Amino acid sequence: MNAQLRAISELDRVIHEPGRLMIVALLAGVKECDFLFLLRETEMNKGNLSSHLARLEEAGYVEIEKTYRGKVPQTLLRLKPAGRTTFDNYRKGLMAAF
Amino acid sequence: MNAQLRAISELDRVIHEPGRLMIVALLAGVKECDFLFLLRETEMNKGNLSSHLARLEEAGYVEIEKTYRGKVPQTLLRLKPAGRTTFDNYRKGLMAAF
DNA sequence: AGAACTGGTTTGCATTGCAAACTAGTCGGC
DNA sequence: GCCGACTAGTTTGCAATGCAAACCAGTTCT
Repeated sequence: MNAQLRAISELDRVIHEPGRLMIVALLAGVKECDFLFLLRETEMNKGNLSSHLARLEEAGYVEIEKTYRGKVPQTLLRLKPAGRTTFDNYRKGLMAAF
Repeated sequence: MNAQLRAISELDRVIHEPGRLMIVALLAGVKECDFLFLLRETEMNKGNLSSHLARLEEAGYVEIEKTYRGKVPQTLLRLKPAGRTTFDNYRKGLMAAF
């Protein structure tokens, strides 16, 4: 197997999914944001966004904090260190492949 | 939605799958090769490779020619024009995103 | 003849991604 | 105070996917 294929085959599958890639790319540039912001930016529906976030949390890539803005619930999202390094490696992998 | 996210969300899903991405990347640089070559290079198993190729054929991206090398069957694969342009666009999309 | 090998395809299953339906709580009108 | 609408998400149900084990047709070995 050559280096290009190796790089492709080693891409992290959790981050590779476009829905989650959008989320992580956004979080990588912002340090913290809420559910509704992601919802608007990614143009996904709520169920979809919710489950992708759950997957990213379970992978240890994002931190989900449930809080309140006044009386309305607000879910805050942050990229964890593991998520950042995995994302960086993902990008390096892409650059190595293309 | 910003340009980065737009680029990610528009990536072709057929090509995005790493197994198929490996196949298409290989075919893009070789003009023609056979099943066994792909099998060795990608390190997939036969069933997996077979079904990814079927998917790429059905998408109109690769051409599958079944022939013989002497008495043993041989399956030849080629990237079709549609596959090449989709792959080119995929790469442009990646570059736009990262 | 038949066991083993080659070159694949098909089958079966567990995992996904997706959106519709649901839930918990808030606000506004009456 | 109660009822309907709204907000902020989660859960459910299902169709599509990826994967490898099992299968199959044909060939070669002995």
